[in-house]
Amino acid sequence: MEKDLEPFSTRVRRGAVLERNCPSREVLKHVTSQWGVLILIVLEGGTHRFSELRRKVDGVSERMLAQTLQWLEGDGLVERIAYPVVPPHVEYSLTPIGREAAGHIRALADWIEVRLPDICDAQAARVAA
Amino acid sequence: MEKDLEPFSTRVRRGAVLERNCPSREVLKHVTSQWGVLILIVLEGGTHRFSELRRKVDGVSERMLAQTLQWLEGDGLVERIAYPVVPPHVEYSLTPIGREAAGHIRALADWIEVRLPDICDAQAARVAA
DNA sequence: GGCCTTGCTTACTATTCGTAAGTACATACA
DNA sequence: TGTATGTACTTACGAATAGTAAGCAAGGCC
Repeated sequence: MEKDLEPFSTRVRRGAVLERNCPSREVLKHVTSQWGVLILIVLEGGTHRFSELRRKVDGVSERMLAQTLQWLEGDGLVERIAYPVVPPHVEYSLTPIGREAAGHIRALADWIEVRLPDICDAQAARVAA
Repeated sequence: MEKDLEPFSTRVRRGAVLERNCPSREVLKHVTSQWGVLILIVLEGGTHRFSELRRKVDGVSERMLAQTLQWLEGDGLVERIAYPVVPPHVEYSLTPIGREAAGHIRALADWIEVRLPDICDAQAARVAA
């Protein structure tokens, strides 16, 4: 029985992220991408315009911001509303499932910030050794 | 006041992942990296040898497995024990903080697997529109 | 001697990413 | 009237990163 011939529903039901072709791998990639993480955290704080996100997510390029927002929109985690005005006005916000995802991501980010001293100690200890 | 001159401790205390030079960004990058996520999930299930990880984390190359394990070890999340035998025998396991990180990651992965049908529906709806 | 094993490392290539510039208007200001 | 500014992107191109495949060390087995 080859993996590729296995019915979609089976893979979904089993929910096997560890498997190469599992569709959850893609979603995981979008959500945990370098900028996806930060965008979700910011959007958890409310609706933002493109340029507001660009300013808040320090270091993101317009290219990657646009691309990552398209991924997240494609996965149904982010909603995009464009007002047909000039100059353009576009608002991004989280969908209900987007809010769930953002909750998990923020929990992880918060944890890292809390544990950062421990992690830095570990890094320093390794350098010393 | 320039960001780069701001004392390290201040940035740490504030724990600002959104800032470009915050050290938590690096850790976040390692933990949420494509293979970091899956490695943490597997290691949560217990100690594994290099080749066992390679088999369980479907699709990872030896190059990226080694590199990601080194990141996680450097951050103090993974412990590496090498037995001086031939052929080599190396065991990887989670440290206490590694176990905490893995818990958050697995919560996210589990959530994605549960929500995958909804996400796929959202994707399909967009394609139709 | 030749081959097998494990846990890497090292070249080389493919993919992705960051940087900078361009676009289409409208408004502000000189 | 002309120039500058702001928005939300897209596009080209060089740089960084990831994937592929091969190599390596050193002992055991036949």
